[in-house]
Amino acid sequence: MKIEVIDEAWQQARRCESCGIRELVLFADLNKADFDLIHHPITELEFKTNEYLFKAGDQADYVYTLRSGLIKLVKFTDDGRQRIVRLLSQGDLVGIEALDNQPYAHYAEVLDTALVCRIPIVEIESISQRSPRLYRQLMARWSKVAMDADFWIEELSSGSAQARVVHLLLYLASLSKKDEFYLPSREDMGAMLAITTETASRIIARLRSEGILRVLGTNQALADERSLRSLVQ
Amino acid sequence: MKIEVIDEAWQQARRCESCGIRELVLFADLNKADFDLIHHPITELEFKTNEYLFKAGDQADYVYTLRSGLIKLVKFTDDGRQRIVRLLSQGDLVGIEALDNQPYAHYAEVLDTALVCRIPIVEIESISQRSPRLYRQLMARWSKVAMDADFWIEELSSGSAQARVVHLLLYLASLSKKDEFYLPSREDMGAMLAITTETASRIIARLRSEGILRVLGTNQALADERSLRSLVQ
DNA sequence: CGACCGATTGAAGGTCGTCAAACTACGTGG
DNA sequence: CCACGTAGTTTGACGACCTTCAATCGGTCG
Repeated sequence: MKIEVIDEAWQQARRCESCGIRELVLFADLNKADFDLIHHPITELEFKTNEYLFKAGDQADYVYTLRSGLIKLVKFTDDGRQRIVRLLSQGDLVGIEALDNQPYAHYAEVLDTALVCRIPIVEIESISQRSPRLYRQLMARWSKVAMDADFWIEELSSGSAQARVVHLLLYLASLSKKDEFYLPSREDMGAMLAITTETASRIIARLRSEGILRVLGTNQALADERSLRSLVQ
Repeated sequence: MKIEVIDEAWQQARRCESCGIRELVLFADLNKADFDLIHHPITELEFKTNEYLFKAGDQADYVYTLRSGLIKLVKFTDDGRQRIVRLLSQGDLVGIEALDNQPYAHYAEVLDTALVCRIPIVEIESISQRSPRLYRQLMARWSKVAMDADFWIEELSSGSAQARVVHLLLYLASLSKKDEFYLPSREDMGAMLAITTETASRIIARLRSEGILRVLGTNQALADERSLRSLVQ
């Protein structure tokens, strides 16, 4: 039994070590001894567009490392309207509030096919007490949440509708490794920027007519970032 | 020398133990053994209105537990405008990003006389590795930052100008232990809600004329919370 | 082909920002 | 003690921007 457990840990370590984005994930710099502390399985999962990982209020037993894809965190208001309060991309932790034994605070819906590693909370608690490496990783993740929130408030919730849209496009472009980037539905853009669907649509249409933005397939676009920047500076 | 250090730890423990808001602060449930790990002094400081604790970019060697008072976290935009991205009140950590070895991310200015305990970062790092109690406290603080940010986005950066002002007033009232609460300058209200000073002023004036809000002395007010709530439903 | 969903466009009206002026509170100095 | 200056608040007028409501367009799926 003991041997089996250690063996599992070893398997886990092997898998995590060979992780393609090792340097980005929560377990980035754990060593063999750290992995030995893992007793529950870490599962790799794929969620497709429009699927969700959890909804607000759900009991939070797992935190998810996002290996690839794009996820929106949504708050619903009493009157049914929705507000997107954050976007998560490669390397982010989905459901990080689970670390505080809180139920999930958002509806986490996939915008672009998400590959995640599902990590049981109990593992984090035990390992972080023994590994300064995981402790530092946790601080870094939380710190990024705070910085992302600041950005959301400062750049995406202030200024004119056009400035918000432009900041959002620049942000989405920065998340992408390719030239083209994810272009949200106009409704989602509205929910991110606290503007209406129509206003978002009008601004996108204008940017297209000015040749600054090119809409490709479904939810993909190309932009002249230099021109975009000149619009908000 | 060794004895002196231990003695200092003991002194520190004594002081923290007798802290009037012990249950609220970062070191809430540390025990004697935990305090023995503290080698650098924790200093109690008072900052008066308009003074600041640090500015964005400063090297962050300390985190501050806010014992009483009110602090605004400000981001300055390129064109000199400012956006207030959070308010901190009793029990909050000021400069929490220091835990991630980041320079301070905001200009932290006092709105209402602030009593703080200044804690060297090095202490947190060493203690959190040995004390699950501090670890849990840290998770709770970070988690609150995320929840506060969500609130800021959902309630204070969405909807009509009046709805934002009302949400702000209800929030400020909830922070106060008395009936009267802190009423920010119209300029600060604007910077919190992404509206202009004039719009903030007009809405406050209207609420006063409707008898829902009474302005007392400097930056103090009373409100009929029931009426306020009915305005935003 | 028809139904449906999202995006786009138009027209009208309201909210909010801008610019400017008047007012108030408060502290300083005569 | 009062006059005055300053900084913040209030108020007004006007215009721009954004929302609202509605209609149309375009693509996709049954």
